[in-house]
Amino acid sequence: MTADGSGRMRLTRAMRLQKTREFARIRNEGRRSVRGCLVVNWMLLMPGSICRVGLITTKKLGKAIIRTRARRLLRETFRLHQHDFRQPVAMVLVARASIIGKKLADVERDFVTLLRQANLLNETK
RNA sequence: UCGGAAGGGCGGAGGAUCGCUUUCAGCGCAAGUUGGAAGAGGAAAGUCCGAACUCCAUAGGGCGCGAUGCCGCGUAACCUGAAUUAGGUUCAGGAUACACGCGGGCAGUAAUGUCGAGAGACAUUCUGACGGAUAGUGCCACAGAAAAUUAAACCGCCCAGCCCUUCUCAAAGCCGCUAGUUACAGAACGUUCGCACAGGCUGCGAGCGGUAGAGGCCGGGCUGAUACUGGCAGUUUUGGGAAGGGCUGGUGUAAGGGUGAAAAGGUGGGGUAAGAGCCCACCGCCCCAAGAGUAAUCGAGGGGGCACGGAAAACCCCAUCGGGUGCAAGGCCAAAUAGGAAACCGCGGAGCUGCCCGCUCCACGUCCCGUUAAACGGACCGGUUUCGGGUAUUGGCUGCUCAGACAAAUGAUUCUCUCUCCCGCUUUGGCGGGACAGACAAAAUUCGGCUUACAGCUCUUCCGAAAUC
RNA sequence: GCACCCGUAGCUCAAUUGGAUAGAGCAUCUGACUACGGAUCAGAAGGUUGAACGUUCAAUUCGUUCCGGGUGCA
Repeated sequence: MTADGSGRMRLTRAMRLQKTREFARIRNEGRRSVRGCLVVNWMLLMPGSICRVGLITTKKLGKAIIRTRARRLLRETFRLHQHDFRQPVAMVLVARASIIGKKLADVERDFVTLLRQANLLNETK
């Protein structure tokens, strides 16, 4: 199934973090790096498990439409790069105020740079 | 054609690829997967109103609290029925709203216009949280005589009395002071006596004494003036008048006091000692009222000389409405923590019968410990009430929806077409290039309203400017 | 989602039931004192009372609507 799903760009509910405990565990015990318009907290998982992601857009960003827009951009970024990881990972993406008004390509560039700094990227691909 | 104001509507369309949420169907033991269908707004926002719905409380009423406040009409979710459907949708009818919308009435006086001498009236636009200030309490700073109810203390005006000052008129006198006494026609001076009343530096008369240095100024006349005569000035007294001031009083007054946001009907005239609705005309106001209108209300006509300042968005009064609570409401299931303390209860009821015994049924907690049984006590258990503890890890389903979540879906990339804007070329038409379809903004139980935000397009009405006919 | 509270000088707070120049402390500035600085003393400046509209003769105060900030719920 993993071979079948590796080519798909799915992002189902099972791939999302939903519990406050999971968020707190990753943010407290995981590693953290910052660049541009986003913050990444991540933890490596056992090989063979599913990559999981959680998104945080605080009220400091602005009103509801701004936060929804930021959340969608982060989610799309993760979805497009979910198969580029060296090994499965659980991460929490936090949007910063500079994400307002940016396009997907800008967010994607920051995200890839972050992953390369963290040495999570599968460069062979 | 352009610009402005008010009101209303719209808020891109179609496709491809990769994805998301819900649901239906198929496959699969299941996780899942394949296909179909549906998937943000006019404000979804603010949470400013009201309603549905929910649970709790509730005989009824009162107090308190909150809200609303001219009149009429209309409107949602909801309920019922029909059509068509898998749920649901559409249509028709009905109900509620003291949310709100529309129309009308009245008021305000801001603007404009018309009429009028003026006060003011009328029309249009605009504005109005539009019951009561005559239920009561309190407030109206400063200024001002007075800021609120039989207005009148003060100034002022008027009248009367008394006093004072000034001016003026009339009459009657007088003409610097002191000393002195020769002379003057009629004098001035002193003194004595008598008479008069205004009682005095008084006037008149008579007597005596006695003088030329003084006789208001100017003019006239005479030989000659102190003396006669004319004028002027001063002064005294008396009387009259005028003005001013002071005091006292008024069954006089409220016109005036220029201060204030606001001053006790207004304008004009008459009237009066001065004044005043005191009287008159007009305007305004109050009361009654034929009649008109569903009603608010308007009102022909009549009466009243006029009382009733503002503010209730101060407290408040009146009328009406509202029990509280809010989907984190509420219901169900499961788990975690705790499984504590105190008090009370754990025995009767029904049928058969007139009653008792007895029998049957429901029920009498366990029957563990002490005691022979009942019964009692203890332990555990159950129930109720009160108290205490836990809730920085509770979760799921439901409520909940042909959008329907609970770390929260409705997205990303791209193509075509129009819309708008900018730049360049062009006489116009048009062509080419660029600007992210470009504003405000994302459902969270439902519905109706209000308010706020908003690029651009468009419709209606009105106003202004320009051009043409 | 629902319910509720607060905005005054740079900061922390006042301002009686509406009445006029919105006050105090700290901070700032100027001067004095000192060789210099601190402390002290004297003086000055600094406010669209969150915004708009309304009620009133008059609004920090009363009413409505927005803006900003904050609190609670099981």
